Amino acid sequence: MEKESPNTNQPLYVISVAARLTKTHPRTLRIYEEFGLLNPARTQGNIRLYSPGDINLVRRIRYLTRVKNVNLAGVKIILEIEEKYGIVIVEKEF
DNA sequence: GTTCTGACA
DNA sequence: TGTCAGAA
Repeated sequence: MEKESPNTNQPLYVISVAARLTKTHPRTLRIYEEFGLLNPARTQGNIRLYSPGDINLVRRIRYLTRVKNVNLAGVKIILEIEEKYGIVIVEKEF
């Protein structure tokens, strides 16, 4: 069969681009990473590179925080549950 | 110009 | 969350 994840894991965007794509400030993206919500790849020079999958994840986080008023701790729990049980609690409904 | 980290209002 | 400083 076909590969399910094409380039969704390809690190492509630096933080400024990722910020524009998700309408988020670079600061916020860093905070997400500090919370363990995100793990973007790094270049040799330690520059963050966000993949399309990362971008999608950021949008889901924004949906939870902005629309559902969930704080980052709550988002973390939800994402952990998704991984643990292999389910999707948060769709990209925004 | 752009990114990184830590600190702070 | 946003802004600033100092360094790379």
